[in-house]
Amino acid sequence: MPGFRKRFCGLRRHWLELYLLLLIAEKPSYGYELSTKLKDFGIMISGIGQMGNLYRILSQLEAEGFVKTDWDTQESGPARKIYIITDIGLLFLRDAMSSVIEMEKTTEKFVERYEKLNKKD
Amino acid sequence: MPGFRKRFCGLRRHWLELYLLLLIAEKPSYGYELSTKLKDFGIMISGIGQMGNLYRILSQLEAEGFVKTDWDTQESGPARKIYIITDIGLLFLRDAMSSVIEMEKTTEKFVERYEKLNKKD
DNA sequence: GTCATATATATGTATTTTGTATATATTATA
DNA sequence: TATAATATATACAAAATACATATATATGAC
Repeated sequence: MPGFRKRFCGLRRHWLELYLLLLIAEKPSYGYELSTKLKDFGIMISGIGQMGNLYRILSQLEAEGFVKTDWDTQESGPARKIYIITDIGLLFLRDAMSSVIEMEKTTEKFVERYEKLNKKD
Repeated sequence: MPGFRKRFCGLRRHWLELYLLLLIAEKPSYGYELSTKLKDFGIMISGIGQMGNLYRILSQLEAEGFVKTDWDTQESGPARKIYIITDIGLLFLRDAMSSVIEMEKTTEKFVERYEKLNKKD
């Protein structure tokens, strides 16, 4: 499996992409809803302009072929741009899992060592 | 406790800062050595220019008063710029721990949900 | 009816961070 | 006397982020 992109040491925007891809893989969804679903992970999209950045990331995921889109005009309210995962998107997500698991370990170690440091004092 | 800076949703550079501060808090150290100690956390500083970026982050930590420095010319080889944690640095680190713990939970949830997703298929 | 709010998507831009490249100097060892 | 390992540092283009704003549809309060 090639590297797709030169990313993933791994962080921020790169994480957000993964969370979005996972949510979309679970069930097709749209920007506004995704921003609320991110709360499940403890990620808050609030603050000025945050939504704008989210939409931009979604657009780029589409441009890269990780998701495709479909307008939903059935529901009441403004039209929704529904994002649907692609095979490439699923592949990318699977490929990225090793980074996520590494991050998990890294973070655990960090907490452990910080606690050990404080015990000494 | 105020926010120190407008960062920390939390990622990349911001993480690296914390790992560096923890390592320095454990024991004063210098750039080159820190780059090797980061491996304990699974973080590799290799590739072109990576060291340069590391030094830049260390300089900024110093500019912000989180660490202070001292040149070590005792050892053989090129002089070493020893970084020592400050009280503000320790405070910043403590303040940041909540973000780290959040990230830990977030990552755990991500792995769980990815595995659940794959069971369905 | 119109005002505020929630829902929904999107673009512009200055600042910050990153990736990549490079410069420089000291010591050990082959 | 090369070469590699040790050690720090700056320059710059590209990418990402924070912050600001524009636009439109529907619902509920008044």
